[in-house]
Amino acid sequence: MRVDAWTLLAEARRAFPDKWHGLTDTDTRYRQRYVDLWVTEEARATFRLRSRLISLTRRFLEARDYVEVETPILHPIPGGATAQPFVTHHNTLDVDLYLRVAPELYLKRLVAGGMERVYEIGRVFRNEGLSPRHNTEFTMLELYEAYGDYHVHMALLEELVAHLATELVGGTKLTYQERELDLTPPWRRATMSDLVEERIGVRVDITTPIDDLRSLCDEHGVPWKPDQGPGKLLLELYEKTTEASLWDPVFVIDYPAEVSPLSRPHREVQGLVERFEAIVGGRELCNGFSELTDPDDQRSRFEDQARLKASGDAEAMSVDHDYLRALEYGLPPTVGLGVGIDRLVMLLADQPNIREVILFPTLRPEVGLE
RNA sequence: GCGCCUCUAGCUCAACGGCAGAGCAACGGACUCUUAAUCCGCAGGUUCUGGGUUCGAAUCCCAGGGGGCGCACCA
Repeated sequence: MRVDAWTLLAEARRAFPDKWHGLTDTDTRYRQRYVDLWVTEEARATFRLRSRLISLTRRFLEARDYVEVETPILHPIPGGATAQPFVTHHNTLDVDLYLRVAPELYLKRLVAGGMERVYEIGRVFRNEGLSPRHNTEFTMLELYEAYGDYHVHMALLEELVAHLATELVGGTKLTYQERELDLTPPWRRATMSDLVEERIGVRVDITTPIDDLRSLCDEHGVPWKPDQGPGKLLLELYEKTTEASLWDPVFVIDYPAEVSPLSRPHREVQGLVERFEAIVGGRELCNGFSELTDPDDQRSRFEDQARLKASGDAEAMSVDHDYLRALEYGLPPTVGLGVGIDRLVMLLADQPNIREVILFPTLRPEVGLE
């Protein structure tokens, strides 16, 4: 080798980690991603996969005539999900604003305005606990389609996930955390009641007397409160006894209306709504439903939520009068779906922790760094 | 918020009540052989912090801090 000339492009004033062992301290990896990306090939691969996944998702939806939109992140009224929002303040307007917990209500305003297929991929913020599956801010894909019902979006979602798996990991049969997982459509559809029955061996549904539900909760160590109705108890039973035991993809369908303030009533069963969640690898991947389009029904559901909020439920929604006004102009039958992009990336990148798929995850601020 | 585990050189780790060490990286030199590993040399520490026990603490105890996992909350 013969050097004719050389120029110093950048100076490394700090020593890099061990070339062979790399970084094992996850705290350092997450705080100093600029070092992690240098030394951890797996991290580079994960974030490349994430980028491709989002790109493929856009192309998939655009091929189906979905239009990408951007809606406000600062909301005057938090809504669209039952979750605690962050509060901030606008100085000039002198009003409190909330970081969005979901884009849902704005996207449905757009459908009411004649945009029949819309989607948004964006950050939402929830002021709640952190875990290997929860980050304070995370990326949600939400999409809405006029003239469809929840069956339409179940089919779309399983097709999207199968497409992404094929493109990104070479097929729909994969291994997640050393366990086989088959994403090949069609996925099973099963009602919440049926799944709980399979698990605990007792038939429960929305008509089960509340005392029976309460004693079942006691029997399975599920805490309950006197003000919780049968729908809430059914959901609690499902979540505590059944959800984590589901592994291969399943659409859990037909949720209690009581816990679904934005969903359309079930076409056949009183007290239920046409809602579904996809559980994959024991984890919720998406949440969707035929949308509630009746402004009177929506108003009374909002009022129920507002009562919960007044009695101390920090996650309950408020009445959004402008949204009700939009419904009064007429929202066609519509289906909507929200997908946790981070969790989808975890699944396809075979990562067990959400922090592995977010470049700069939320951490306690570092002290003593000056 | 509660419980369990964890924190030693830039990084990966040892020392587990008796003088804080190694490998890699860095730095100086030799070598001109790329796909972790050449050789010689040199340097590197508030053992997370503060107390306590002890003749003696990285090691045992208490409190605090950071992180991980579980529970709770949630997606």
